Order: sequence, then structure tokens, then C-alpha cells
Amino acid sequence: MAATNSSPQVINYNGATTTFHGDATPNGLFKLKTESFVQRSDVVKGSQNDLLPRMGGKSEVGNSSGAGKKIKEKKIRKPRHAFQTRSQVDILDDGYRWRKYGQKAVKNNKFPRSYYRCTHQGCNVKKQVQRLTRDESIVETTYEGMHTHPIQKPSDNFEQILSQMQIYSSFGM
DNA sequence: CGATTTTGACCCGCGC
DNA sequence: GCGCGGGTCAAAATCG
Repeated sequence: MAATNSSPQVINYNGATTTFHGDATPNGLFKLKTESFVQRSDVVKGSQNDLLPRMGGKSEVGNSSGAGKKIKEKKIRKPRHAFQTRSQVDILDDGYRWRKYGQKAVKNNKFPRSYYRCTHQGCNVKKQVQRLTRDESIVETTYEGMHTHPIQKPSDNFEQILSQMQIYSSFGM
């Protein structure tokens, strides 16, 4: 469901308030509709969140093949950026294709959290969307990783173009 | 028919 | 050591 490619009706940042927290860009390209800034040092905490070998996953029921050995690689910091967008829909399309791979309910929140993943080959960008119980109109989107491929979506909104432009300027490295 | 969604099960880290 | 919370994957179901 939700938006499909070549869909005439796509939910964009139309009248949505986006709040960025985490790594701010030195460039003043952030001229989007920023109403209120929320400070949250919850992004990129002092923890090692490198790429784990294989955590969650059930290969086979009752399968205990002791062959999973993996050495710990270097601790690479995972770029995690939280975005708070004020929208009525959780499906905020940023121009990329996402495939939902899970949904879990949070204890503090009444609404479940959705996990999305980029359907690109080699692009392991993850994104999670969570609705705030306090404000059902507020959606917290956390992006993990960065895209390295052009957007294959008809972006008719200038704001979107600016958004991706600034993203490339900051993370496109 | 293919891609994507949906739901349940499984796993890991941490706390107690 | 066990429990809780959070996160991921896999198979089945559904949409286009």
C-alpha cells in the first residue's frame, strides 16, 4: 500500500514541519519549514553500534548449527540522525524506495514503530518511523546510513530537491 | 506474477 | 541466570 512509484498522489513535505537534530550542517541550506527545534542528544550515543554479523533471524526452527563465528571488526560509528516531522501520515516519502521489514510496539508509546529498509542493492540504509503518543501528529523518523544513489522519483517539490541537495552536501562524502 | 506488506518467531544486550 | 526491551528475518498473504 502506501505510495508506489509513478504514483500521482505522493505525500511529500507538503505543509509538514521538519525538525532536524543531530549533526547540524554549517551551511544555511536548511531553509525548510522549521518551526520548533527539538534538542535531543539521543542520536549517536556513546555506544558501539557497528554492523553485527547476524542477530535477529530465525534460519530454521530448532536449528542449532554451531557454525556461526564472527570476529569483531573495528568499531565504526553508525550515522544515526533523527528527524521529527509534523505530519498526519507516517509515510513520508523522501524520494527513495523503502521496504518495510518489521514492526514492533514500543513500551513508552502506544503506537508501534515501523522499520524500513532501502530496496537498493548495496544501499543498506535503514529508516525507522515512530509516532509519538503525546502528539499523534508528530512522527519521528530516524535515518540510518546514507544513500549513494540518485533518487528515482519525480520530485516536483522544491523543498524536496533542496533537501536532497543539502543531504548530498553533508553526507555525500 | 512480482514486489511488498504483514505477522510471528527468534536473537541479542542489558538490567536486576 | 532470567526477564525485558528492542531489533531482525522469514514465510505467508496481499496489492498492483
